[in-house]
This record gives sequence, structure tokens and C-alpha cells, in this order.
Amino acid sequence: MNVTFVESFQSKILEFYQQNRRSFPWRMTTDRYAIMVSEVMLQQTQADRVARRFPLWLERFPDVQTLASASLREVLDAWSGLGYNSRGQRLHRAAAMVVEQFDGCVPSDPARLIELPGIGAYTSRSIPVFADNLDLAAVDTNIRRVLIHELNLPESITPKALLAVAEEVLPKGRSRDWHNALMDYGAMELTGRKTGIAPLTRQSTFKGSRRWYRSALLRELLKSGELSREAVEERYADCPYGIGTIVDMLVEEAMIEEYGEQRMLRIAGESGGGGGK
DNA sequence: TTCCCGCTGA
DNA sequence: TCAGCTGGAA
Repeated sequence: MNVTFVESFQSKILEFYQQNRRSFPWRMTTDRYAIMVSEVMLQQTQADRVARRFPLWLERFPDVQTLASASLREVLDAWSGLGYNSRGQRLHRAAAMVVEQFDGCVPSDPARLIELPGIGAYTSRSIPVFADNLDLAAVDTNIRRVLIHELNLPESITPKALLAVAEEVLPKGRSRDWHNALMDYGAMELTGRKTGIAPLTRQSTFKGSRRWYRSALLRELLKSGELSREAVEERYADCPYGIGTIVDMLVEEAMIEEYGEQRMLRIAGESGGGGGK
């Protein structure tokens, strides 16, 4: 790739970052455990929502040992509201593995990290990038969108090829700032809605899915005068979960009635995620 | 309806 | 390679 072009692209992104950088709690630390927690929380979850939960989590589980020795119940309780709560369970297991295998020290080697549950291709790279400023490229949907749009790449580019491009345009020694800059640029200037560039994965909304039931029942609840959303909220006022989860619970009941418990468990998954359990 | 700093088992 | 998973805001 043209050197001048790469340099002007780097300047553009980094200058934008200098002027418009967002402030997040996980950008105030380089503690690898804290970064790991934030990166797992941020998987498919909006940064603003994570920003509210992240400090509370660290207060309750300040280090790997504390998290590893906590009960699953405690962990999932602290996770509630973040969604995809199988992530919470995996983070819990990952903490236990770090204590056992790495003496409580979260590794910085992507090859080690990717062995941990809940840590995949992206997160295994993003942790050392943000915690250690390692000269590695980590590409999520956000960064993918920025690269495709700014470098005029085909939307059909494979993840492997895109990763190679990302490595090429990475300004050495500024990995952490660079990735934060790409994130902010993508979130503030180049949203998916604005560019029309499709994300890697789409929501599953097939008839009978958990999500489908959720929206269908929500519609009915809103239409039915007998069971308004307000009524549900009032009825479950002291429920520790959010209204979305409450609706989900009702959805599960509906699914049990229609499909039977076995199928419901298969669809929803006891702990969710990962194509069921 | 779509998208958000993806991962997992099949 | 792909369906499926959470919750909420736009």
C-alpha cells in the first residue's frame, strides 16, 4: 500500500482522536485483568452501557482471585443487565483458569489468551493491545467498517485479508491509541447506519426463536389493556432483572407451553450463547 | 428493525 | 461456515 496514503490515513484518524476522544473507565487503566473484563463486557454490547457496569464490577471483583473464588450466582448477579450472560459464566471460568494455570496473572500472549473461554480471535488481540500497547491489529465490526470505508476495500473482504491490511496500517508503538482512535471514529463519525456497511453477524429472528417471541409478546403486552407494560413493571417491581429480562421470562413460559420444556431449553440454552449448551 | 468494541458448538 | 445468544437505544 502507498506509504503516503497510509500516513495520511493515520494522521486523519489520530487527529480526530486527539480532538474527539471519548472517556471510558477502562481507558484509565492498563491492568490486564480489568482490560479483560472490559473487553468481554464490550463484546456485542454498547460502550455506554458497559461504562455504567464496569466500575461496579471491579468494586465487587477487584482482581482475578476474587472473581475466581466467587460463586457463579454472585457473578451472574453482577452481570445481570449486560446481556449474553453466558459471557459472565465464561469470564468466571476464565478467571479460574488464569489462577490455576498462570498463577493469577492474565497472560498477554494472544495464543495463551485465546485458549480461555469467552476469549476469541478479536478479544485475544484487543487485551494485549489495550493493556500492553502491543503492536498487533485487532479487528472488530467497528474497525472493520472504518477500514473498509476509508481505504475503499470491498465489503466482501475476508477477515484474514482485512487483518493483514490492519497490520499494515498500524502505526508502530501507538497501538493502544490507534485502536481507541479507530473505535471512536467508527462510533462517532462512521456508524453502520450511515455507511450501510453490514456487520459480520446478523440477529437471528426466525419464527419461534427467543428473540422472535420476545418482540411478539412485547407487542401483545402493549396492545392488551389487561397486561400493559406498566402493569408488568409494577407487578415485578422488586425483580432484580431489567424489564427486558422480565419479558424474556414470560416468553420462556410461552415457549414451554407451546413447544415443551425440552425444546425450550435447547433453543434458549440454560446459560445462553454458544449455540445452546 | 437494525446495530452495538463476538464467541461458541456443531 | 453458521445459527443462536441478551438487552437497549436509534
